[in-house]
Amino acid sequence: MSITSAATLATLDRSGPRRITDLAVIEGVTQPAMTVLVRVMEESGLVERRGDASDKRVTLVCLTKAGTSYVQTRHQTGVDAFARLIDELTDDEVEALVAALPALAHLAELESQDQEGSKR
Amino acid sequence: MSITSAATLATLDRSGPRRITDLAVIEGVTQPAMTVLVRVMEESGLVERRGDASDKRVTLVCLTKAGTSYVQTRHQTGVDAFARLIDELTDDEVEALVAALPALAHLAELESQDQEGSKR
DNA sequence: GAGAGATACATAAAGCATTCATATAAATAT
DNA sequence: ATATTTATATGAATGCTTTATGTATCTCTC
Repeated sequence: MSITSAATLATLDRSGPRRITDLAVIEGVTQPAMTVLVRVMEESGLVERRGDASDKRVTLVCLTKAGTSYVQTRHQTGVDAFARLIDELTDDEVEALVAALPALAHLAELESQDQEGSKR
Repeated sequence: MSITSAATLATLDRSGPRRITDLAVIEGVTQPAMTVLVRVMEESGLVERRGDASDKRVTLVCLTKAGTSYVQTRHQTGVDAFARLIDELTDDEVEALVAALPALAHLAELESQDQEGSKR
């Protein structure tokens, strides 16, 4: 399971079914790489490919139940690990972090837009 | 320049000359991968290999001037990019971030120890 | 001191993820 | 109707990494 595969599954979990070309742009890889990646994950049962009635060229990539379960399990694992780290902080430290969450979220948003910009 | 190469250069910048096996452990790759990586970077002029008088088996990997310059340029690029993001925050947001820096640093430290633990 | 076992690193082959090049089909523009 | 663009598939090449293995050196035990 490569980084790009995992990221692609997370993207699908977040945003729902996407075209292969969309996913390639979002994940910063070439279209053929995404085509192969999707095929491998389809064979693993994590995603399925569907056509698009409005455009016969398009393949829509959708998470399967197994795929969704996989993503959510991984996400929960990350959340749990983070919680364990947070548990080791002092109350003051936690408070400061909580107070900084809006700023951190804003930073993440700005960074995300930056990445989109630089890909265009 | 792979992620592992860049990370290895940063490690050398931070910690000084290291053995190939140390670097492999630190960067989470196998020893042969690190051997090859170091050779490639040596050929690029970014590192040099030195023996160790106390143990003839050992190769110590050291940054060259060009390597140091490369690492510091990349670091500054990252700092500049981050500063541009910070410039887009409100004063309140910046304040909250500054107040949270000790907590963030502590988190990073804990996470770093976690990673070391899981590699052993 | 000799030999066994462990350690450090080099080298080759294999595997995996990705890009580049190209082809086919469908959609859009002229 | 034709030219151009878009969406995706496929094959070949490339780069990074792991696995397997070999050589040299060091350390420990007898």
